[in-house]
Amino acid sequence: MSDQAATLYLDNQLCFPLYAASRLTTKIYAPLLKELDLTYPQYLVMLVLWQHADQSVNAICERLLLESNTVTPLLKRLEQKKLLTRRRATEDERKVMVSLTEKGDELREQALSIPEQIVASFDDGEVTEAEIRQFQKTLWKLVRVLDEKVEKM
Amino acid sequence: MSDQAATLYLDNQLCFPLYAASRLTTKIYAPLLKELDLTYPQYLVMLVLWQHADQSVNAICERLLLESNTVTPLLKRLEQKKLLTRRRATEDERKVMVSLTEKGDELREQALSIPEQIVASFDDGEVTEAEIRQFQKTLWKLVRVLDEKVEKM
DNA sequence: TACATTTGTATCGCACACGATTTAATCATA
DNA sequence: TATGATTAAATCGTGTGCGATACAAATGTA
Repeated sequence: MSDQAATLYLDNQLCFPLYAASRLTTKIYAPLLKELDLTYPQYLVMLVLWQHADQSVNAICERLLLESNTVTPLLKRLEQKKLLTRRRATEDERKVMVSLTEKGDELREQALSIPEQIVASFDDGEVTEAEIRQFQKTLWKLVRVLDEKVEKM
Repeated sequence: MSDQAATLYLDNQLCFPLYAASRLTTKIYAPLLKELDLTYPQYLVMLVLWQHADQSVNAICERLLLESNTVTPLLKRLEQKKLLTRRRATEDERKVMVSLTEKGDELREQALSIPEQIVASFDDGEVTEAEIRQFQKTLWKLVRVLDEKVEKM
């Protein structure tokens, strides 16, 4: 068995566990988000809007590292749920500005308890808090490095 | 600004960077996999089959932590590409056994160089190899913890 | 001022993911 | 050996992601 062959094993990959961890965390969120009638990507959009009330579609895309062809349908569904409104900017008619409705703003209250419930899921004695902190640090570094690479593609 | 409010920021989340890193790595793979005419999930299935030649659908699902309603269509597409065959097991007709075709086996040769090309993308001076090793260790631990939680849901 | 280029958003098509459900085969056990 | 429970895989519907493309508004430039 050559070293090169071994690199084709799932266990040695970095990308597979990233992919798996991402899907699994989404599943952990699902029942909590169901109470807010949100999917995980929809929740991410709301997070962005709760932090910065009035933004262009482009700004949301950049924060979430998503393309407009993904975000536009997301926004339309959230608009249908009356959580936000979309309107063309007057100063630059190419831009579409997204704003929270009162209902969207109020939903924030219900979301406040979610992070701690998620953290409780991650913490189970096997993984220490210090390890998680270091992990998070590397993870963000990785996201920045990868994003830069992808931008240049 | 309360501490609880701050937990709703993207930057403080663990799940968002996991989600972003997963998507970004998939994008990094895309051009390499395009030469093999594979998507990333299809590549994962092939990885599993290159390691264990003859498996049931269920075994593949378990290794990839995916459900049969995701894997079945994947397998059908790979079957259309003549990379594998599916047949009911004779000893238990509920099971569908998946085997590589000669073409599927040969594709492995073309895939051998992919891991090192990916590793090169990750490594850019900012993230050390030791840091990545530790990161990978925690990541796998996390996957196991999360998988266990999700199984119990 | 013409006109090519860039930018911001949206449309379309394809391929996942996954919850809910269905179908068929096997198992368990009375 | 009947039959209810379990298991393996597939089907269906909804919601992402994203490449390719379209289109209109804004910008750059001769």
